[in-house]
Amino acid sequence: MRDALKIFKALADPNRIRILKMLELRPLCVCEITEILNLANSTVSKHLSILREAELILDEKEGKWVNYARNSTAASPYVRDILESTARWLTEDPQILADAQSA
Amino acid sequence: MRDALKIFKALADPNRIRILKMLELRPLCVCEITEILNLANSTVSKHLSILREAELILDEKEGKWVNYARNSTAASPYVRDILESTARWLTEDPQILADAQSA
DNA sequence: ATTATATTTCGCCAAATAACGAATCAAGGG
DNA sequence: CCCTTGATTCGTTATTTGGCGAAATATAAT
Repeated sequence: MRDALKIFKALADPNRIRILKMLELRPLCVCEITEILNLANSTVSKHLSILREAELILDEKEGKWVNYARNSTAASPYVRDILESTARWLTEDPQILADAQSA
Repeated sequence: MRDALKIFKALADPNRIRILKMLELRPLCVCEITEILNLANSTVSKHLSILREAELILDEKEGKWVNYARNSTAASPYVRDILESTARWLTEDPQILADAQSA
């Protein structure tokens, strides 16, 4: 239950949905995501940690940057289900499309 | 985005997940769900309205009772995806199993 | 009509959450 | 070594959310 709940809580915020959808295009560093969302970097960092705690995304350090990517091959079937589903979702959403343009 | 967000927010609460899982067994009235969750009826009514607003469940009036059921044939593909996924989830969860026993 | 049962709505309070800026930590570049 | 850039952590604040009980609504039974 804890795991499932964490996943749903992680996605119960529009900015975190936007982040997850952005990462369908390619991995992004915190500063790129911050630029697109137009939020304080501390806020974005928090959002990313929530998505990471839910195992929806992975972080990889690369020099000065931290790149975040979808955790497509997650051990958790819950995560895999959700990533598969959400990849089909919001394909026509204006905000999501605009974010993809910016990224 | 609004629809997707509503669905995730609806499931970002353990009691609402329990309700959705209970309804996999059969439709239940508010008083049965209240009994199982052991919460104030006003609280349960609120939870049900949130799930209903997300179109995850349907309500049908039957005499004095209101029966709630999973909206398996929802128009929204988001809802159908989530109901399909969550039906596979939490099959071994002690709380969910206990709820099914009580129902 | 009155009572009883089922449900919803309303107002209130406590806890959780999203946002920010400031401070801190990490890694490179001069 | 210092400075810059990227990221995280911390403290604070405003808003949202989940819970309750009381009141209102609806339907059935007496």
